[in-house]
Amino acid sequence: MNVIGGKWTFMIIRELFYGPKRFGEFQKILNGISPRTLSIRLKELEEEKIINRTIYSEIPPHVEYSLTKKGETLRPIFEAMKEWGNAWDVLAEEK
Amino acid sequence: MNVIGGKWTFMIIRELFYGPKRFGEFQKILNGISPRTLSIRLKELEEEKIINRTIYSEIPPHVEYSLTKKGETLRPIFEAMKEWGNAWDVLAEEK
DNA sequence: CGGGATCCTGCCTGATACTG
DNA sequence: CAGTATCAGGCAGGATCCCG
Repeated sequence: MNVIGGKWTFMIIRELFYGPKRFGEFQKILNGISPRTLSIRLKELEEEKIINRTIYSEIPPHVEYSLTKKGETLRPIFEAMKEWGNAWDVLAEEK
Repeated sequence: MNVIGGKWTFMIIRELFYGPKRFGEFQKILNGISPRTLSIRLKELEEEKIINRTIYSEIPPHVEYSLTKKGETLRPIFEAMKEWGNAWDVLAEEK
C-alpha cells in the first residue's frame, strides 16, 4: 500500500502498463491532477524503482516515463484488482 | 482502491482472513488505531458488504466481525500483494 | 514542454472522554 | 465491551505563477 496506495499512484502505474507516457499525457489522462502532485508522485515512484525517467535532450524537451522490471511485477496485483472490480462492478455501484 | 485503499482498511481485512475478530481485538492488533476510526472503517466495510457484523446479545456485549463472500474474493489480491511485498522486501527497505 | 516554488485548504485521523 | 461525541491538527492535494 505504501507503493500503490496514493490517490493517483495507482492510476499512474496502470497507464504505464499500456506503454511509456509523457508528463503532459498524464495531465490529460488523469483528469484534474495538478502538475505539483503529478511531479511528486512520479518522483516517488522513481525513487522506489517502479518507473524509469528517460530524458531526450531536444528542443522542445521530451521526458518519458516507463515501468522498470520491478514495476512490471506489479501487474499481477493490478490484474487481480481489475478482475475484482469487474466482478463486483464497483464503480457502477458508486451511484 | 476505494475499497481497500484506506490507511487501516487493508489491515482490517487482512486480519479477517485469519478468522472473525472482535472490536477490542482490532484495537490491540492494529496498534494505535483509535476507536473512532476503527468504528468508521468497520461501518464502511459493512456497507460495502465486505464484512458481516454479528451481535451476540449477552452481558457483556459481544460483537464479531467476519468476512462476507464478497470479502473472501479479495483474497487473491491480498495474496498477490503479499508475494510482491516478500519478493521486494518493501518494509525492510523503508530504512 | 516539463516541471519547481509558494500558498492555501479540506478531510482524514488521532486524542480523549463518555455511555448503553 | 463496544462503541459515540467532540475537538483539534497534519498532511496530501489543489491553484497559481514562473522558469530552463
